[in-house]
Amino acid sequence: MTDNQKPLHFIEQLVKSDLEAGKINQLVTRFPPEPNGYLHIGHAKSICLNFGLAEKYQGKCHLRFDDTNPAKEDQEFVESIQEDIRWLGFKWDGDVRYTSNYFDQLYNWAVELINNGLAYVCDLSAEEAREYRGTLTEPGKNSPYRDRAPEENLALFEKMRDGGFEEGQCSLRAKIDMSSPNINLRDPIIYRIKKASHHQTGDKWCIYPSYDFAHGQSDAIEGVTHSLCTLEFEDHRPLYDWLIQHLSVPSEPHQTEFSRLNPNYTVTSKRKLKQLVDENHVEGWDDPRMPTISGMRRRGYTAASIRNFCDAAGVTRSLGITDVSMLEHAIRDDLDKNAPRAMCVLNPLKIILTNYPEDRTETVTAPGHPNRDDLPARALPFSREIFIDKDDFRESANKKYKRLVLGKSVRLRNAYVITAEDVLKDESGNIIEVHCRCDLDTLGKNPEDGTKPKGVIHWVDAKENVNCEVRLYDRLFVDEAPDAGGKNFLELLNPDSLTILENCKAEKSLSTASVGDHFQFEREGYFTIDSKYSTNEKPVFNRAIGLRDTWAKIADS
RNA sequence: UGGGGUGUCGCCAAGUGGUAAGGCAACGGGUUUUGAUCCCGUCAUUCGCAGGUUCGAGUCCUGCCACCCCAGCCA
Repeated sequence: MTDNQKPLHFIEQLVKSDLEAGKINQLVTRFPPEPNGYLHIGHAKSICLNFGLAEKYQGKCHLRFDDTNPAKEDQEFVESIQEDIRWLGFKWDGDVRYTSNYFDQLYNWAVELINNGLAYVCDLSAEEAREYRGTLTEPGKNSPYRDRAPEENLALFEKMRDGGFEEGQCSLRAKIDMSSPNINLRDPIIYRIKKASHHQTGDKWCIYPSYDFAHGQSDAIEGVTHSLCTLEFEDHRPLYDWLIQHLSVPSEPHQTEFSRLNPNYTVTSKRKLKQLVDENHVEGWDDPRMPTISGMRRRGYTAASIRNFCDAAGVTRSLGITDVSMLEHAIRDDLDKNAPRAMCVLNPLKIILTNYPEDRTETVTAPGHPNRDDLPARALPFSREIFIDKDDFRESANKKYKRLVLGKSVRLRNAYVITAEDVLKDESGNIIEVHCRCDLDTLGKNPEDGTKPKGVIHWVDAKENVNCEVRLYDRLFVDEAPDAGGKNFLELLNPDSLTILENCKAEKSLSTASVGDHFQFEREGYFTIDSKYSTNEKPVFNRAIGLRDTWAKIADS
């Protein structure tokens, strides 16, 4: 099925019909993160949705930092978020925007509500307000301050703005309905006092609008036509609409909700992600095991694979868990097509080719990619001593094992067929060296005697290679739903999520690899240079994902 | 137990009254100097359950059931 045959998801259908019906002239969406953490895979879905729709329908997508709570936010995050969006391959329309750009207008709208008798300053404490709000099954009761006159409210609100009250002493509330079955409509707090310095506005304000009071109106200011958010905001939509209706806003945006992306074996709650970082269960927000955009980037996932994954996961309103195998497929799919091939021996075992001249090093060439001529071929030094992987040799094995076995032959990838003749062991019986005969007439062709080896293994020259470190990653959690209620996610951490191999041998051509390069190490998986630990002296490669491994299934069974 | 949502293959997901797309996973087989890729094939008489309407229901109606979200001066 090609792209244009793919069925449109419900939001795209809505956009298309709004456009066709002339309800809107141009699509305007926005991605509105609060700068209180790093972006993760869940955000990627929203980014792909908002920016992707705008691209496809010649619309615009704004980046707006929803910065209404200075206590939780930081400039560090406003920067990382921009970097991640750019890396994912999207470009926002115009300048970066901030809800805080609209604080003056928002303030004026609060005054408008007060003047129209639709908002009041409430002196109830947070605890009292909670009591007055009622419960899920019982209606709330009116605040004793609910009937203050507009003039009094105005004066009080000005005093709030001017710093005349302490934090928590009072708040501004919309006057809606304390008995509404929707708790969001029980006189929601729309402005609160926070004597914190703001990363954008400094100390200009000591009162800040709540999410509910800021979001819809900011959308209206920006001419956002489709305000897309996740399902948990569904109950806020009546409030969103109420504010749009009762305020003199320049446009009427509409909110549409879709379900969050929940991959299994991972947590995406910002609180838990932060805890993993703060308590050093991982090395930081960009730890390659983290589901953050920066973590996935560092691990070696590509932007295209993340976009393709989001696309494949779809946009619906149904709840569910998306299998990470879908993400893994997207990564393998992209990297298989685009990553240059290379050889790297993870667990080196020395092979001596007894009949190969000691002083000779020849160069064999290997294609950059099995089916892409545009990727340059590689020159591989080859000499009497080489390394193969320990897993690729056995003294004896059954017929299913298609690698090097004592007395048997195997093809060295891109080079000769060799036959194992002798094994050298140390005192404790560990194999330290294998002596082989090299069939010098098998470069690029099969043996004369018609005995075509059934196995092919990778190798690296023992003299000329790149000594490197390789980091293998496994899922961070052993439980499929570590995020689920009632579980302590920290007890479900996978103790084997990181394996460091310090003495790996990569082919010489990899000495020039740099951050951002992706490779397929043949028969092993997809690797990238680690942006934090790699040095020119000793490169560090992260394994993004292994190759599909049907042998592992056979071997395990 | 108030309100708002969601239930189609192990997972994601089309389906908009005319007789269950597709992807992932899985399982067979073929090609292969990567046990990869690629190719080919198998994989829902049934759509949470029970009734009803209809010539015909995953789609309409009724009643149940399960799960998710909401009682921050967080977003």
